[in-house]
This record gives sequence, C-alpha cells and structure tokens, in this order.
Amino acid sequence: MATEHLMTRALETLGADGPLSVEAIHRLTDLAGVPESMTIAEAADLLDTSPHALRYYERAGLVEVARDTNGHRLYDAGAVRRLVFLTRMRLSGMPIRDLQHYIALVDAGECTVHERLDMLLEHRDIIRRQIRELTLSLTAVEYKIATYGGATGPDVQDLDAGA
Amino acid sequence: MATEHLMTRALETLGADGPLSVEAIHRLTDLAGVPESMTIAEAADLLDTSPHALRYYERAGLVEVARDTNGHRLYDAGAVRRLVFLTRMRLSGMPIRDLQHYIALVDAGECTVHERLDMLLEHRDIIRRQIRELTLSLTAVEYKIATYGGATGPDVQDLDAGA
DNA sequence: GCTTGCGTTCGAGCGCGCTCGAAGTCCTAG
DNA sequence: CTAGGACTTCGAGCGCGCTCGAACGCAAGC
Repeated sequence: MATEHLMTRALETLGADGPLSVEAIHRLTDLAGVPESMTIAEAADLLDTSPHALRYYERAGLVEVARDTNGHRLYDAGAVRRLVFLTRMRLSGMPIRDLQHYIALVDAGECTVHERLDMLLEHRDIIRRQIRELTLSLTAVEYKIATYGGATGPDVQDLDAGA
Repeated sequence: MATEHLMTRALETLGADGPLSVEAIHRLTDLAGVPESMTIAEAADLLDTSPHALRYYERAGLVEVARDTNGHRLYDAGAVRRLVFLTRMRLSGMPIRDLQHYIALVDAGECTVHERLDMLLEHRDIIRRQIRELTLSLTAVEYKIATYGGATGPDVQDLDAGA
C-alpha cells in the first residue's frame, strides 16, 4: 500500500535526527502521484480497508465525501488525507469515539488546537505503552522459541506446561 | 539463570523507565515471593485482570485450577505461570482460539513441539509487524504534535483538516 | 433490451472477549 | 443469630468495529 511505503521511507529518513525528519515526513505524506479524486474502491484499496468500512466512517461523521452525478462517492485529496490519518489512528487503537471527538474539534476551528494537542499527546503515550508491552511479549515469545528451537534441554518440559 | 539474563537485557532495551515496565517484567519473569497458591482475587490482581476473566479462561479450557475444600479456586505456581504466558499472548493480540489450540498441543505432549514452535514463530512475526505499525503511528502522531506544539506556522491549517 | 458491474442506503448481524448479575454456598465477626 | 463478604455456577448481555445483505440505480457493452 502506498501510504505504508511513504511512511516507511519517512521512517528510514528519520534515523537519529530530529527536526529535519519532520519535514521529510511532510514531504512524503503528500499524496503525490495519486489521482485527483478516486472511487470508494480505489480509496479502500489505497487505505487497505473495505468500501464498507469507508462508508461506516462517513456515517460516523469522521469524513465528508463529495458525490458525482450518480451519487457515487468521490474521494478527493483532502478526504484521502484525512482517512490516512484516521486509519493510522485506528491502527494504533484509538477508538472511533475519540476520533469523532477529535474531528469535531477540527471542525470547530482553530480555538480547539490546545485540546487536540492534548489528545495527541495522550495518544502518543498510549502508543508508546503499547510498543513497550509488545516488546515484552516479543521477548517472551523469543525466549520460548529459543528453548524450543535450541537444543532440547531439560528446560523445555518445565516451560511447556506454563511459562 | 538464563531467564534473568534475558529479562535484564529486555529491561535495558526498554530503557528501564517507569513502574509499568518494571512491574510488567516482574510479571513476566518468575513468581518469587509469591505465595504457594493464591485465591482468584489475588491471581487476578497479579495478572492485572479480573476474576471474571480468569474464570472465563478456565471455562475456555486454557488452564485447570484446583479447588479448596469449599470449592474455591486455588491458583498454584503452575497455573499462574501458564496464565502469565496466556495473558502475555493475549496482550500481543493472539486470539483465544489460537491459545486453545496451543494449549491443546501442550496437553497432547512432546510430539507437538514442532507445531507449537511454528505457532510461536508466526506469532513472533505478528508482534514484530504490530510494533512496526505502531512505530509508524507514533511517528505520525509526533509529527502532528510537532506542527501543533511548535511555532504555529502556516502548515497547521493545511494539516488540520486531514493529514 | 438485457446483463454485468459498480455503486447507493439502510438496518440488521456478527465475532470477539470479556462482563455482569442472579442465586446459591460457605466462613467469620459482631 | 445475623450480617457481610468472598467465593461458586450459569447463562445472558454488552461494547466495539465493522460486515453483510437486501433492494435499488445507473451506465456501458453485447
């Protein structure tokens, strides 16, 4: 998927450097090379989700999508950009409800920037905690793999049953 | 002991920050200093879950738990160790169904080690992918925080609506 | 004209993982 | 003797995030 590719390159660019990387991401998240507007199927494809889910997001008030003369949805760059953000937040576990709140703040204008920032800071912490938890799980699984995959020692039985 | 070494390295990898990591690793490692057997409330507390959830796991066939003379559950070291593993797998997104399968393999004996190993390898990859996805989300959120929290430049408006 | 295919709306259904509550048992403290 | 509290079993309920299907519209191709 295109977005992932873009972000992956952004990540690679990141490395250890600070503020420069921000600009790099900015550049890379511009959906260059993507059509002016797309059908729901194309958008779903790009976002690695389903047309059903996109309609669901719209029903939930997360994004407004224009229509063509047949009443078919037309996803323009703005809608797609918002959906890229939304799906990224969903992937990191932000509930629909919170996204609705966030979007409501966006729609409410500049004076809500503070609250939005608070939400982002809180979600950043949540993501970091998730990563820590997953790293622990990864360690546990790798440990178990080591006991299974290595020489079949006496440990295996001990750990089989439980740990 | 190998376990301590691995966990120590895990701690270092994680930056040894916060009570959360420490506590989690404590849960991950061994149950030294933990009573010989515990009530469901104590076990739930230790595992950071609810008695209801522990009964649910038992009903699902994931663990067998002894009873005292009153029919109350007694979680011994083996049960707790298994539950530590199970909750760790749950935290990293392994479905109950897969855990049931894994436990069935464990109960089936040594000849299933290979299949268990396969499951663990697959789950390891799943965890790694999750971590990658979360890292991308983290980057995206930090980028947005930077545009909001830094000097309020012209970018803010552009990105507000969508990206 | 008719089929195929992609879209629409709407409401219902589903899978998952708990979560809860009712009704009962047992021990302990007052 | 009684009240409280922690536990038991059981089945039902819930919150979330889609997911599906029915009934329909429109436009192109044979």
